[in-house]
Amino acid sequence: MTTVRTPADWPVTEEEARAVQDGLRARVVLDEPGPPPGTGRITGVDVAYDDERDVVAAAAVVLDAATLDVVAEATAVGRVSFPYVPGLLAFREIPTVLAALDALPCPPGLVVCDGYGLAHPRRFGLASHLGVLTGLPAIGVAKNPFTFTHDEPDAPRGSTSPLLAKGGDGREEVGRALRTRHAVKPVFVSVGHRVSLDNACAHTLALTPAYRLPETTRRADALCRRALGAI
DNA sequence: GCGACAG
DNA sequence: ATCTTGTCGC
Repeated sequence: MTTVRTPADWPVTEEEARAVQDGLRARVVLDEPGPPPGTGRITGVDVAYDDERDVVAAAAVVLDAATLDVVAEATAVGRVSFPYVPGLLAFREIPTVLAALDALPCPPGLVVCDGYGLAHPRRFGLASHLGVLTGLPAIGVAKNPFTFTHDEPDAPRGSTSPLLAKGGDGREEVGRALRTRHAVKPVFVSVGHRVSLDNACAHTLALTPAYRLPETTRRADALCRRALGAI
């Protein structure tokens, strides 16, 4: 398990953080379909916190996309680099997540984040940010609708309904509410970087053969908690 | 101005 | 995210 320091040039204020997002947003690539679902490797990343001790632990778990078997995993720990502010989650998680990805013995392939990508106040959520910094295809699968609205998808697994930005003049689809288990609360999928929304949803379905959340995030969640507890 | 708000 | 017991159901 590697230890990381927060970058010296990391934003300190919310204003600085928002400026970073505005500066990087243009680098997001949205015209690539991304790797075909069920092929190659998919890596889940997640983070656990201990604000008391100012410690954060991140995990990256690589799965074989076809079998969902664990191929590799790595963890990293560091200091909390930013407070939790809705819309600025990436600044809290990215330094440690990058370290965990760097510690992997093999290429990550597609990265699945616990949060949003394009579905973000400034269209640059965690999955897009991580994708731009690494160059890797990335998607976001969140457990809550954040500030977006959506109709309830039909009960069958695989049903979807558009995730829409509020207020906005036109119905801008920033992601999709996707039912991964029959009649169970949907997950919220959005594009991060170099992956189409259709493909992001297909990947998410391929990663949820048994539970609501993708195997990638379930595995990464369990690992970063274990890493945090081991400190 | 007030409330809502990924993790 | 995190604090936390039992409990209902496949």
